[in-house]
Amino acid sequence: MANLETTTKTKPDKKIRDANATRLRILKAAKREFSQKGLAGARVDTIASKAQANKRMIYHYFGSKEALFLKVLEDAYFDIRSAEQKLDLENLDPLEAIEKLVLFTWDYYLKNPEFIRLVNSENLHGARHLKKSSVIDDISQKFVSMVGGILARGVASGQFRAGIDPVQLNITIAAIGYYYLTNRFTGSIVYQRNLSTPSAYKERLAFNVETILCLVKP
Amino acid sequence: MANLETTTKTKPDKKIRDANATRLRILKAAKREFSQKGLAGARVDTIASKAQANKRMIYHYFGSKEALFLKVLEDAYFDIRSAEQKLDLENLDPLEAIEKLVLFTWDYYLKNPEFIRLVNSENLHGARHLKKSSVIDDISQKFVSMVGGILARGVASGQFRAGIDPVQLNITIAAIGYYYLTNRFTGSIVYQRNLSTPSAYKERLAFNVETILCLVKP
DNA sequence: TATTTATTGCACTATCTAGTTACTTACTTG
DNA sequence: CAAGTAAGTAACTAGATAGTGCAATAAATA
Repeated sequence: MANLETTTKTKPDKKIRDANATRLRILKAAKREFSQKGLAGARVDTIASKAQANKRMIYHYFGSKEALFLKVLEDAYFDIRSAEQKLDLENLDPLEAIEKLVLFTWDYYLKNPEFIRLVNSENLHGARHLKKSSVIDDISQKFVSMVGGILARGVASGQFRAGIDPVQLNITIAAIGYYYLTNRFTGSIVYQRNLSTPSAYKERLAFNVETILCLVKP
Repeated sequence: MANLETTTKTKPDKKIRDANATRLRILKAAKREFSQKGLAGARVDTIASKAQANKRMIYHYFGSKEALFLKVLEDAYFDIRSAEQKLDLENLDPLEAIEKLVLFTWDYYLKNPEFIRLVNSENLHGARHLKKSSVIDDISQKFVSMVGGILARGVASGQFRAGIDPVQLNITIAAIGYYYLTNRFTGSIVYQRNLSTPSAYKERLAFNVETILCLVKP
């Protein structure tokens, strides 16, 4: 009961201002909301509230719901490509490098479930946001040529068979992890087996490693 | 200018009633709308208009937007499983049977783009609609045991190696086609190559067949 | 033919939603 | 420290949006 408009005018917790922190809180909340509900299902008001920011700030910093979505998406791609770069696969034995890539890809998807959901949303819309983006090109190119390099080294050493397209291999490595994780909900019903348990994950990862190794070996 | 409330009261093209036809038109329109825009992005008014039906009919026949979505989804699953049954894989050489399944799966996804989009939408929502469905269980079980049968025959004949889990194999066959097709929009940007051309499709399918054959062979 | 039942249409509501207007408050800089 | 600028707020708008109440009309049935 104290402190309610008393004569001793207490300062109403003077709010500090931090543009960058607010921006980051919005981005974080938006990532959650967009990944959980998709672009159409996401609510700007919810993002604002979860970010503990005023909705006006979203429009101030990002312009529109769709522009915010693009920024979230760009950040997500930037993050996974950065993580891949850090693997330093160029300096590993080709066979180890490929295996490490399969493990990493699975692990990244599992620990960053927002990523695959955001990518799904973007593909639902024919990638029309990412098409307008300039950020993506550079980071992607490095990645593809890196896998190409591993394949070439493996062929030279006789560990891999020749003629494998690095893009198709990349897509396949992504596919076998990505599909399992995005579709494990309907999958658990269709296959009448809980695909979301730790042991199911472990099993799937082992199968994926085997699939890719079978594919690249001579 | 004729016929506008003239004295000769012309019958306003007596509309025939066909409950079943209307139901089907709604389902068809809903399938399109839900697959294109997702559950949240789809508009009930748009479905009604595209079905040339009154919105009231949607609620009369299906109860709610979500119930309509479930019905569309059930029909989609029913359709793909029926098509699979017709392949008659049990009576083929195991190697041919697996190859035919890979070809069929790819072809079905390519020619029925609504299917993968609907499944994506449902997984975005943790399969909460399909969980309530009783239709799915029966048709799925048959399918899994069929692939299990092919694997067993292949192992017995020495064409396949032992110890492959039919569920994991199924998931992988689906994954390498499904992922490519749903994600070809962002994929075309990331890999800087148009993944949606007929020749790109052809290439991918060949790679997929190879991937699965490498995996099952001893 | 009379009565009931199923199908259809219209107009309506209550609520939600992206985006905005007009303002206040804190921080920065000359 | 004055004045301008950047950060933040609240209340609002205009248009959607899922879902309904009720009457009208066609088909089925008695």
